[in-house]
Amino acid sequence: MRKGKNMGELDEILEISKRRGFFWPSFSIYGGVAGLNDYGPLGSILKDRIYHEWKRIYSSIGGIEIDTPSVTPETVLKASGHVDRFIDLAVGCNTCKSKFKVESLLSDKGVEKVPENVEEAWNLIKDIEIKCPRCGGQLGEPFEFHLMFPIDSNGERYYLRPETAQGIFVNFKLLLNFNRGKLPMIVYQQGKGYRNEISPRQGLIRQKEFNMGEVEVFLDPDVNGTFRPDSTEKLTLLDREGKIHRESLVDAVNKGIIQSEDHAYFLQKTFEFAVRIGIDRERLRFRQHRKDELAHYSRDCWDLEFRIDSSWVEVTGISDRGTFDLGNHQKSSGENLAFENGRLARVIEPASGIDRMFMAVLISSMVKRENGYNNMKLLEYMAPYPVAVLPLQKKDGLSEKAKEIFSMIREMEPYAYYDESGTIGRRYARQDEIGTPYCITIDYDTLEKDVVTIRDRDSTEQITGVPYKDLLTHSPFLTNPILKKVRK
RNA sequence: GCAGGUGUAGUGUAGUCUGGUCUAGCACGAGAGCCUUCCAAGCUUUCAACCCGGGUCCAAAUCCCGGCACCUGCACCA
Repeated sequence: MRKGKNMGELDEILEISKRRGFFWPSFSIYGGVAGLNDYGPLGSILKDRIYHEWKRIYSSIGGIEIDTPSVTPETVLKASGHVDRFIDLAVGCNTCKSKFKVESLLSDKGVEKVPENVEEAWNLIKDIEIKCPRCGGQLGEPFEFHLMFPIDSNGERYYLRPETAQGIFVNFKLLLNFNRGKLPMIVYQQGKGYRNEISPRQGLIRQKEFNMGEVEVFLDPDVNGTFRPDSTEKLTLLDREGKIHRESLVDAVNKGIIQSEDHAYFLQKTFEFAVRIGIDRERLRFRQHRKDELAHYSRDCWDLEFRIDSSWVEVTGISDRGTFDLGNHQKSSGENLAFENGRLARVIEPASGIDRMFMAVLISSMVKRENGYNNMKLLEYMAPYPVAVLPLQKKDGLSEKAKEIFSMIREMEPYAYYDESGTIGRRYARQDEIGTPYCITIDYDTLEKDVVTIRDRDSTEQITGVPYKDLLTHSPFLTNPILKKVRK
């Protein structure tokens, strides 16, 4: 495969993904829609494996899962603050056509007021005589810019949820009951979120519809250190003042870089998750939000960021939402959402962008061999196809024997893959590019002695003479000690 | 959303300036077959594209207009 010159990591991943079936732009036969992408056959499997590992991590510390609708009534998102905060008033310059947020223009003039509607914004702009900050031209009439997708049905207004979190908050009472009234309570939800991005770009990085994995950790607000980090691995931490620290999470708490032990613990869990699915730890850092960039519901937030080429992309935000959401829903619904005696639980929220994690996994795994071919070094439990069965050649009954063995292997590993086309080298290369960790080759020894050859993806080394019946005694397939032997 | 650039098979590209020999070339890929006792080898053969819609013209991949998408920068990213 020839490559265009100066292809960035991102371009390269987009190219491989489309060609090999990880993901591609949606609706492309109609010209495509920016910010919407399809997962292909391999991507769908890999995405599932990412979710699977994520659930394992949070269920292993007692988390429980729920699944709530995307379509959300306006009252819920009004209470959560999204209806007011996710609609921006914007204004355009008549001369240079630049667009600005009214809110930021006002705050530049020292007016810390968020106008309620178009009229109020228009009057303020005229009163203060705000001009275009770029060219000094006359500003036009303000307009609303919706960052949520509205749905109107039978006179009722709904929105597609901008985060899955609200589905957890509104279920707090039922969940707490399920949890037999006890805190801490960890609830997680996977699902789609929707944001009307102004300029979606870069494949899966900024989309209008995206996969999220959100965890809401409910804590007693008066108890610190329900969860404590214990990792001594040094990580890169960029605090809100822009200062870079190289500290373990344990030390970061001791030195006050991270203000809460519970918060730090979920930074640790987040990092664990990222590394567990195969993201390169050297490309990760935590960055604390500045006060002025915090979301309306957040009082402190650390993002896990992943480096692509030379820029950093948020893959998970670990936010301290305090009692913001439960408080608002309690007020708005009239329901008592306290866990005891009128006290509201404090919430820590690790919210992962699964699509971005997915990209990070692919980018971390992609390596170029000396011969110029690609190798996708996915961890073996992450690879879409854990194993491929390949006859050395088609003739002399090798094909028939291989199919026979393949059907046995597929009994316990349904995602096993069979390929007999062309030459063996080409088939190895094909499997390398999609990250299949092991190939089982059926050769002439198989016909005579019922033994196969196992070939390891990363080293390309093989062990010969493995009785194939031994491969069939271990389920799940990848725990087979025979496979470990070839991988040192 | 703004400015600039770009849009040709599954992928990467040639051709576009200077309209006609382009029934659109090449490479990779994919399929069928041959060969081959282990790393995209070789041979035969097949598949598959001018982003969409208008216009100009005898004639449009090529020129013009509109739309859509992508890239880079700015803004946005709650």
